[in-house]
Amino acid sequence: MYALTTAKKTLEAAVGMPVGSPKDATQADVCVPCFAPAKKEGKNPAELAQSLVRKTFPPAFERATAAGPYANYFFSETFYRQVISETAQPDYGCQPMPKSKAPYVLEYSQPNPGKPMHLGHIRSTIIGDVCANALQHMGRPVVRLNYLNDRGAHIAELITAMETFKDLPKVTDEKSLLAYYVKIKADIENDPALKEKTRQVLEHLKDHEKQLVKIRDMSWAAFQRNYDALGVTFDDIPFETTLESDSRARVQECLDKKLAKKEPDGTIITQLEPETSNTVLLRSNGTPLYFTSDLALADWKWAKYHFDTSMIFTASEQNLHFRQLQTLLTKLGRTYAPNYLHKGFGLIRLTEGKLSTRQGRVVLLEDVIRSVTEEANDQMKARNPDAKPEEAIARAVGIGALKYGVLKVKLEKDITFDPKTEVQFEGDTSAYVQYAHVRACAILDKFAGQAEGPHAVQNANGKGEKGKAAANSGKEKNNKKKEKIAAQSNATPARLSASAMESIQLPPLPAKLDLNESERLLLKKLAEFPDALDYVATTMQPHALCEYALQVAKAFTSFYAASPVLTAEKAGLKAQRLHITASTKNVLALALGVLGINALEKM
RNA sequence: GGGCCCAUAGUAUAGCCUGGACAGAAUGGGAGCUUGCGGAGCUUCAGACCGGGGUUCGAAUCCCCGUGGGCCCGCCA
Repeated sequence: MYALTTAKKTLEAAVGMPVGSPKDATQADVCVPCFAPAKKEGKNPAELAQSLVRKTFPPAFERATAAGPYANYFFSETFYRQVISETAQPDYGCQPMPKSKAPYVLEYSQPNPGKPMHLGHIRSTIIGDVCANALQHMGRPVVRLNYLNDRGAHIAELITAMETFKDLPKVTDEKSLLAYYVKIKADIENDPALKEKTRQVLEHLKDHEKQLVKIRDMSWAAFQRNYDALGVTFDDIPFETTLESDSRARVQECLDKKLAKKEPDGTIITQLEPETSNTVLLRSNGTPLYFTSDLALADWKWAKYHFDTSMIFTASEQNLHFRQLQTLLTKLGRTYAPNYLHKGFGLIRLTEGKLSTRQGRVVLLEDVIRSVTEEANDQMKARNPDAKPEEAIARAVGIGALKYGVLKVKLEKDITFDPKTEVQFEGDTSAYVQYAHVRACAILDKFAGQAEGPHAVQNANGKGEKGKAAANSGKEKNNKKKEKIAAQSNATPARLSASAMESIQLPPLPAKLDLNESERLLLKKLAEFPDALDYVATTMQPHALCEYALQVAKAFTSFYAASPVLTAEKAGLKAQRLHITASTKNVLALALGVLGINALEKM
């Protein structure tokens, strides 16, 4: 058990009351509000608090004071030592396995084959990815699933368009498909013949196998490029047409169990009232719908994975659809129904309105990715004109900012995306968190250089010193640091590789810690990582981890300003702060890792 | 007409599940900070709980009624 959990649980056991965290961290580390317990025992809350703090408390605390109706407790050196040690572990945040070894199946992204991925797909993609990362880091088995519906009406429309509109440019990639889609969507309403043709294609999709495969392959190649850029992966990517699931058998089962009925026109409709409203299972022409295939998909998932929990991430406009699905699964007697869950989130809209592929109002994901990378590159040039720009860093900063901007907003809220201002690099941003990590790395890196001995230091800083000397002779103060940084980043030997950074030997902690306020605040924040991770994994709300990462970064930059590490007055203090720096670097890297954001060592 | 969701400084956002000490950061605005481990930074000032009831010792948080906005309501996905 981690330090914070242990501290709270032992205190709870000692006082026999629920403990809380104070809003203001300077008041107390852990507090016991005495209002309710005092009322229950017919006592005065302030007196109860007084009597509590006179009781003995666990070793994680060093003192207790009563402040009115609150009993306030303060962490001891024992606690801080445990935090320093546990937060440096690469698997910090991992929790013991629960009884069930069944996997969590997370279904997300789900772009439509035949249509390009656009801005709207990013939310599902990265929310699902982050939740999967969080569960995985906690030690849970996870299946990342991307279900691609290539049997829907849009595919039939596309195939019809490809066979009808001979005057449009030849289909060569997924972008050229978009013109066909927009045109058929515009024409189909006023052209019954076209509509009928589309219906025929949908009903006999097997006869159009060649076009179907072409669409699928082109689309997947395009999707894969986006996933590569975003660093998102999947374990299982079922296409509906290749899924061995018979939707019609489910429809028959519903009819047999009186959960569906056939209307005079041939439509088959569910019977779910009064729990929820009804929906169509089979069109009057006998073709299945999205709902029908989702029903089959649920059984397919259960048969293949026997999941602990299945979670599907989509926009909240599909909330009713999934409520209906779960109700039907329950009524069909599927034992897994209570664990077949859906998480809806708000739309990403443009300043000019809702995204709509069929109306051609679409911001392609790859264009967004390119533009944020360019923006990050411009920022790097502006801030650090002399360093040579590095594409990999620009991508990490730009894509990090894009992800963070989307992830930090609570799921229920819509996001209005303004391409000009959406991606930020200052304040509550991924760049701020990445920058804190970079600074921690810089300290450890420099320390390792010093520790290698005088020769090593000379070699390592050779070019850096030259750059510094040149800067000192110059008049412009402001350029000094920039030149120094530029010189450092060009001097490849000056920076340790990631693997070398991992093996840095820190001096042992002193026998007695000497923690100032900034160090205490930082360590307390580091101790909260397992809770933050657990919150994300159990509620599937990644925004809490953005908030947490930001708080750690803030606590670290305050520590950085207030507490010199390498130039600390005493050797013991230096060792203590090196450990705190290393722990912070570890926690920041872990949090960024779960968020799918690259923890850079320089930027 | 019915259902679900949202409403917090100029802008944008956390806290709401599980009520508790002056509502937390950000950005923009004001004032400072660099002989120093990277200024994408630090310190500091001003600025907000949609309206009205109710429950409670105590409500941003729970309940009710409004107002404003979003989404959905059988053959799209």
